[in-house]
Amino acid sequence: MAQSDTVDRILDAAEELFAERGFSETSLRMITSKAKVNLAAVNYHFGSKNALIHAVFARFLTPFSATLEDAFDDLEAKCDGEPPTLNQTLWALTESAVRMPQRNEKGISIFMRLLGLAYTQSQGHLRKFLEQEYSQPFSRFMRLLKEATPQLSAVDRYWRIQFMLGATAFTMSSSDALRDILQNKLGVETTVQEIAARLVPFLAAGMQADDAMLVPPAHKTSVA
Amino acid sequence: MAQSDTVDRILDAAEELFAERGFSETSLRMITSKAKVNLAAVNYHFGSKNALIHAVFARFLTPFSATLEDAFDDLEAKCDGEPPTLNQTLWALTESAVRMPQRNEKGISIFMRLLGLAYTQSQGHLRKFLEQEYSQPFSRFMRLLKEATPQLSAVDRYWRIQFMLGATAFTMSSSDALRDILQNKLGVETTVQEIAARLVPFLAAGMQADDAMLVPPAHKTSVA
DNA sequence: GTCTGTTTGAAACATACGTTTGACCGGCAG
DNA sequence: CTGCCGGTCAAACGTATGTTTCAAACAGAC
Repeated sequence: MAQSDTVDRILDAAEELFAERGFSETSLRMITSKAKVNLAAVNYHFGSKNALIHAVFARFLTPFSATLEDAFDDLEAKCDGEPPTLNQTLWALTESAVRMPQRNEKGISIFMRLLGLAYTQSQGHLRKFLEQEYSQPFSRFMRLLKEATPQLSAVDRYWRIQFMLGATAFTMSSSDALRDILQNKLGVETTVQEIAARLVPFLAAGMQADDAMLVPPAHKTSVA
Repeated sequence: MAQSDTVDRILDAAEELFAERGFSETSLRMITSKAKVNLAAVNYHFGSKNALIHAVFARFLTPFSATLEDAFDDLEAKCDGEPPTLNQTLWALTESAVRMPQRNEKGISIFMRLLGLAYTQSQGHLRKFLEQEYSQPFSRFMRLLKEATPQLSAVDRYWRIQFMLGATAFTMSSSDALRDILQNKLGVETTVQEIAARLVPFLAAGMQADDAMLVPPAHKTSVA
């Protein structure tokens, strides 16, 4: 047992269960019994369930945000003054995510699902935690997006970023289920990397959709 | 009190609270106290909390799926043999949603958020309920999408539909919060209809992204 | 008015939750 | 050996949940 792998066992079990079931739907007793540790260990090592949730995110997000900053550094250095393109920016992000050292084969998709849940489940404490801990790489990404789409108005860009976020979080958050369905229906195997490779062009195309298309059709009973 | 508006008061309160806080995070006591009815009324009229959740969805979804079928009928009649375009299909969907008779001004966005939650929160019973109750309009929509994008392979189309679903569910599920942020940061008011008007072109563009873009960049440490 | 079936009301039910407690163990400094 | 201290453990704490109970209130038919 070395010094105490209890902490890591709790984090592993919590990460997996949170991703499967959500935060409120996962009890400490589920976590501790899956981790094969005593119930009190969570409160002893982390203080509270909320603090455990934060720790699960921090374990992934802290090294990831460092990796991401490096990727952005490389990208901006390579572009040498010119703002990186939208495709380059999106790829820098997904490459950073995919290249993260992973504890097991489902590492990335588990964490994508957690991020999706963090946005969806109205856990106020989590949003606050994420915003104040990782605001720097986030706003840097936003700045790159802005420079890559100068033709968009601020409002258009704002909404399209939300659309991108939604497509990504939602897809990745249920990527396991979606992969299974595809496997059963069409007999096709898919990796997270391949999903990302399909997602990025979709996002880029949507982000750069022609403004002329923004006009809704004639407002009759149905489409024009 | 007529015959019994208790049922409706419960449904109204439940709908709003579920949308605000999620299903597990909303207790029957919150619902009944907001609805100003007795706690036991929920179990008396609906049988269980899960059945109440189903009833909330059915109250909106049943008339909506009828409206949607009509819209698809109109669309296919108008196109007269030719398959409707992607834009037409997406607009038929959003128009149907927007035109639904609403109990209050936030009707649509509340319900969009509920649909998003239904997909996100792993409430097995809800997914099962929705799938078996509303499979018909869903598969019809899928067929229209297929006919509108014949150039896509089945696998490409499958994933891009997931991306669309994600962008829509995610955006709508947090549309209140997103509207508030936009209001504060840029001082812009937005309606659900306007969000839809921005979303549809984004989805259509992403759906029809050039296949050539599907190739990832050179697999070096960063982007090519 | 009386009866009958339906709806409400206050209270209790059993269960599950997050958290706290205090005893216990094992290694290590004195 | 003694004393300590970080860590583990079983058990209990108080609270909140979904559900059930049963008496009271109500409506409409006769």
